[in-house]
This record gives sequence, C-alpha cells and structure tokens, in this order.
Amino acid sequence: MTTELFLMTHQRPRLTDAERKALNNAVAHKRRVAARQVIVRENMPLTQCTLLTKGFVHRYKDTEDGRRQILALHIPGDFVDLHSYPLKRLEHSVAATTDVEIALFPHQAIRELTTVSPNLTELLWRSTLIDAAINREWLVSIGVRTAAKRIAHLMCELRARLERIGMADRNGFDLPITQIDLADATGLTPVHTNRMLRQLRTDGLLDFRDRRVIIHDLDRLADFAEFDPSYLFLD
Amino acid sequence: MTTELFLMTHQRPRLTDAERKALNNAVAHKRRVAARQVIVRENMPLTQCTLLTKGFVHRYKDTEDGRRQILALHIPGDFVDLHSYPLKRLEHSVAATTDVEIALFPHQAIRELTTVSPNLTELLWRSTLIDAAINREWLVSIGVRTAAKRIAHLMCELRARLERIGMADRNGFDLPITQIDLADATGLTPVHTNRMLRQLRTDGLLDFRDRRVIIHDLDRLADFAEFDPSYLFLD
DNA sequence: CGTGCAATTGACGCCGGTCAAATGAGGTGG
DNA sequence: CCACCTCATTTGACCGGCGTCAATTGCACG
Repeated sequence: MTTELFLMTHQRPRLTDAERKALNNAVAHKRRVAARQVIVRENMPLTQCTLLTKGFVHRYKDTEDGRRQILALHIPGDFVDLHSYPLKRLEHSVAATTDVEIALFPHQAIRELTTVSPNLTELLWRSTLIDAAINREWLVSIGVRTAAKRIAHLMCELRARLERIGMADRNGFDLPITQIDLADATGLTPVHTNRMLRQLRTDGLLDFRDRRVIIHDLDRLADFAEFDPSYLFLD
Repeated sequence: MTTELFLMTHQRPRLTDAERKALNNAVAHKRRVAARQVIVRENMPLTQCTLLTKGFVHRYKDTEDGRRQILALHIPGDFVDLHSYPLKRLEHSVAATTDVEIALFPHQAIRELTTVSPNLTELLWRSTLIDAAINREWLVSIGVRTAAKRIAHLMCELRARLERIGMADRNGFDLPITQIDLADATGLTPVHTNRMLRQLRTDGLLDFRDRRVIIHDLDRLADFAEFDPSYLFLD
C-alpha cells in the first residue's frame, strides 16, 4: 500500500479502515525522480502534494550569495510537501537527494478527505506540524549548539526516524547524503563538517563514511548531543 | 470582535459571515497575563489554544547549558499555539513578552469547527503553516546570514507583519523586546547584538532604542537584509 | 585515462563569543 | 526623597571556533 509507511509513522489520531482506504485512494499517480532533480520549485503554484515512498528528499533555500540552507531531510513515508495544500505554493524548493519514488495527491482529493473525515484532517494537519517541530529543533541546533553537537544531534534524529520505518537500528543506518549536504543542513562549511566528523570518529561517537552511519554507543551519542526525541512526537 | 486581527491577517481562503461568527463563538474565555510570565509550559498536556489579542508573546526553548533559543515572536492577531490542537502538547514553551491579553479556544470547539467547515479548517491549518514558514526563514537567517543581516532581516519581517495590523509604517514601529530577547531570537550574544545595532545605526539603516525601531529608508534596509516577504504569505 | 565531484588536510584569518566593568534607568523600601 | 537593588545597555580587550583559501587524494564514470 502506497501510504503504508506514512501511516506507520502516524499512529494518532487512530484511523478506521475506511479512512485508511480513503487516504490510499487519494493517490492520483506515482512517479520516479532521479537523484539531484528538483521536484518542487520555490513559489510555483501547486495543485498536488508529494508523498515520498522510496529514497531521500531534501527541502532547501538558495540565497543570493550562492549559499544553500537545507531546511529538512525526508525519508520514506514522509509527506514532503503536504503543507502545499493549505499554502498553494512553497516558499522553498524540494529536490531528490537520491533516486526516489513518489506518490502524488491532488489538492482536490485532500480537500474531499477533510470534508469527509475530521479524524483524517487532524492526522494530516498533525503531520505537517511535526515537520514544523523538526524545523524548530534545527533552529535550536544552529542557534545554540556547537558544530560537533549539531551533527551528532541530527544523526540521532535521523536514526530515530529511520528506526520507526525499519531502516535503522541502535548500531547505525544508511545515510545517502554527502558531507556537503550535511554541511548545508547544519549551517556549517563542508570543510568544518569534515573536521567535526573526524573528531566524532576519533571520540568513538559516530562513524559516517561511504554513505553509512555507524554508532558504537547510542546512549553516549545521545548524551553528547543532548538529544531528547520528544520533539519528534513518535508516540 | 476577538478574532478581528486574526481574520485581518488571513484573507484566504475566504470565509462566509457564518464561518467568521462560528470562529468567534469558539472563544471560551479571555485572560490577561503579566509580562515575562509563562503561558504554556513545554510538554504539558493541552486542551485549548491561545489567540493573542493584545501585546507580544514569544515561543522558546531552554537548553541544558542555560542558553535560550527564541523560536518565534508573536504579535496581536497571532494564533500562538494553534498547533497544540493536532499535537496535544508543545515541544517548547510560550511566555508573555509584554503584558498581554489572550483568548482561549478549547480543542473541542476547534474540532467542531473543522467538522462543520472545511473552509475554516483550511484557514486554521494554513495559519499554523505560515508560522512554520517563518520558522524556516529564521533557519536560513541563522544558518547563512551574517549577524547584522540577521537583525535587519528580522526587523523587516516584524515591520511587515505589524504593518498589516496597523502597528507599523514605513518609518518604523514599537518593538517592546530587550536586546537580550533579540539576541536569543537571532542566535547571537547580547554583546554582539548590541554592537551590530550600533553598526546598523551608524550605517543609517536602523535605529532600535527605547523599545522603538526607526527606519529611515526601508528599501535600503530591505535590500541590505535581502528581505523577500513571500515567505510571509501576506497575499 | 581524463574529467569531475566528494573527501580530506593544512595554514591562516576573522566574525562573533567571552570576560569584565561602567553607565543608566526603573522600582522599592526606609 | 533618597539609597539601594536589579536588570538592560554599552564598551573594551582578548580569544577561539569556524570560515576561507588552496592543494591533494580518491573514486566513479564515460
């Protein structure tokens, strides 16, 4: 089922089988997109939403002086731009990090869902707000945490999110992004990101190489990063 | 009308008079809160939402090492914690910046609104997502902008938002926050914030003193800050 | 085998943080 | 009405984390 991972990560409010089926039926069609291709361009009028079913996607904003801030990293099961339904456009862009598979939901179909089921409305709404909570935690990271802790914190977050869809365990996970992506997500330079990764590796906290994160002692890493997952609303 | 400023700042989707009235009737009661008092505490179960009708409020998170990151500044007409309706708790705290007046909406009343009116649902949902868009723009600010530009950008944002509710014009606005608040919002230290304010003043871009922002040339300020208001969805 | 991009490392510089102290303004109690 | 306290603002001196610049290495791919 296309929406399987999404529903797996959103346990509340509880849905009836009819509601689950209705959500799944709202898919208009599916698409594949190649790595590094732009999926949604900033400020373009939108009429559908994107659910990520396979691969990784990132949301980002380019600045005048050629810098890029990554605003979010999305994993399978994430409703990447559900917020385009009430907003009708996005103020940032979305691109495929890896080769991906996506499912498209016409805004009109979502509106019908919200008309029929307040329960489903609440769940979809909630989903967009958990994304916002993650945005805020990143604000805290970039605002007050040191470079090494920012990276460590992000890794803890990704691990927790990936674990829920069966793509991570306590010892690590595959992370198909570059150090440049990681730098743009944490507000650091690639050079300094590299140095901090080396330090984290030397300290035995984290080993990120060849697109894979290896964690030797998750508790110690979480402790170092001051990671408290309550902002993820994992429930 | 309690919801007057809120409706003034959310023009779409268009509401019928009945919908406006229904929203207004969802207010359970009003309260005053003194400056610096906490209104919502992190992770406490919530059963109602807070609409700010008078004064300023901020959302923030404290870190273990005693630092504070301000996540949002709210002005009259803002639905400060509407996101608590789908989330049932907040992962951050909310406090009164000044003496404030607030109106409280029980979650149950909001649920009834969403059951009755998809239109109203979309508007409320949209409101929470505009807050999220502002969070993301702050992420860009802290992630890639220099100290002076961060401050200038925030001032442009606040001016634009305040103008819409008649509390600012092109020449400036009252801003009842301290330099410490400003520092915590921009991810800077109070000392450096003070230095940057002096520089902005010297450069003739911005004069923030005695709780008032004076702008001599808005276009020049916006240009310096690379301020593009599209993320505010002002319409 | 050349091309291009990611990863890595060293040298150096600067933006913004830290520390410390002075000034000023508002509030409160004697 | 003044003494005193508290907190915001301001400034100077110094420091360090992270950025900048530049070069090298490694790897994938055509």
